[in-house]
Amino acid sequence: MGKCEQCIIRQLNALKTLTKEELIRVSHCKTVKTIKKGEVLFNEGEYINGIFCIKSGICKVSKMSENGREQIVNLVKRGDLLGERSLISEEAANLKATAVNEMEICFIPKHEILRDLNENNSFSMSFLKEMAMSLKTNNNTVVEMAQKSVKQRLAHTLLNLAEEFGLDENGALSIHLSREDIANIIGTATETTIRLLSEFKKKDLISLKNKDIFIQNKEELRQISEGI
Amino acid sequence: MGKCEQCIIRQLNALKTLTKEELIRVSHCKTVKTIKKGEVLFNEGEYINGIFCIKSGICKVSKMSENGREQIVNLVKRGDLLGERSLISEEAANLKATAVNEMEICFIPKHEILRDLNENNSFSMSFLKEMAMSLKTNNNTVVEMAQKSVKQRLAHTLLNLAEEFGLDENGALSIHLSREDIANIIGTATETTIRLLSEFKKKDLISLKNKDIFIQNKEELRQISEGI
DNA sequence: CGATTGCTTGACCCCCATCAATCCTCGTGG
DNA sequence: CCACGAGGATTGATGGGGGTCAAGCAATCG
Repeated sequence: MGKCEQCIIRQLNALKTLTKEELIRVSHCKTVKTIKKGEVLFNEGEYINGIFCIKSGICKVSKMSENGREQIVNLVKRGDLLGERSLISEEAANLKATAVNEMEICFIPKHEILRDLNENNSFSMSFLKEMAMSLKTNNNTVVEMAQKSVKQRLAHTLLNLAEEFGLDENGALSIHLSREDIANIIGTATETTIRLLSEFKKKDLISLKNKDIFIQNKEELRQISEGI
Repeated sequence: MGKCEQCIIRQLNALKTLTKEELIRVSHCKTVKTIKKGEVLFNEGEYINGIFCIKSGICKVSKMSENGREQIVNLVKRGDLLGERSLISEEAANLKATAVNEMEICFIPKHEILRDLNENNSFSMSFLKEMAMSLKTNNNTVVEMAQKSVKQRLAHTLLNLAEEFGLDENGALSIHLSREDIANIIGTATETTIRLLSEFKKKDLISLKNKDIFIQNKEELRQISEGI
């Protein structure tokens, strides 16, 4: 079992502010898990009783709308924490987390995190900063959803995926999502997403080769996303 | 100048966890302001350098989309804090705050809050909980915006306004918003909002008498908002 | 009492949800 | 090794929701 004190991942999130002793305690009570693609980490309404620290892989965080459609509200990757919100509120999870590809995660039980939050002030400040950041992104997403057309949102999403998850050696988006997942990020029907993707392709803004998406004209996509 | 130690408002938010000495310090550095209807507390991009504690009145928190339309992301009322997010991130404000009616507010400078956050752990925990709560509401708003029709959102908004701000002595919504403001909450055109309001009126779900809105059939509005 | 601002209604049309059919791709078992 | 089935991707047709422009009306204010 790996030692948290020596783990590089913790440098990427609020856990970096834990002291050596705290990290050793975390090491002793954490559990490491491998999650297969498509597996559910937790569901809406479940009590998670801890937080997840993502070592590798990507996971989609979503919520079922009353209309019966899934809305993806976040994509979580290496270095991110997951489940912080529910832990702080001491409530059941409001969201569902599903692995997009194979993941390696550490699970840290609630009592340990709460203890550290109470004792270590730079840890709780660090936590606060992360939540403040999410809050900002979320506010911006609300505006995006409420005010922009589906086409604008798709353009924005493609640029975002490229920026957040990078490109592979061939220049394709390295994150691999189904059309349905993309549609569920944007908040539209799968067919509409497909139609718009092929429209973008026709205009040489992107190209599509066996399941890979290549961004060809970043600048014009940006303009579309901003409604210019 | 009022003393924070004796102020009832602080019981309504995270400030309730401050110690007596901390409150006295806050008292000495805070400023009280009266804000007239329509006045702007702060604008996108401004540095606020502190937080606002709302003593009375209501304020809309909004953001301009690139399309040039205003989206209201929150309504803040008596007892709420405002500006926490920017304070924590130490960034310029991402949002704009405008008084919906006459307001009385206290402004507490950043240095005092940061000091208390660093020294008083139950204060920072309390702060964390409030942010976690906002994060949850915000996630739900994203889903609402992305997945529900304008009609559903209007029904939901009307019920929400009734619940959050209550009814006046006659049973009308006590919060008073222009059609445009309602449209900017829902994320639609003013005309569409008006048309839907009159549709609701025809079906006796609401009634409209000189600028007042009365909810007549809560149950059916709820069903509409959930898409039943 | 004009004038500015907000409210309301009409007409038009495009965006996008929905249903349906076909095609493609890939893993599985015979 | 191939046939087959299942799930994802794609394209077509269709209709309604809602954005937009325009004009008229009500209300509020200096």
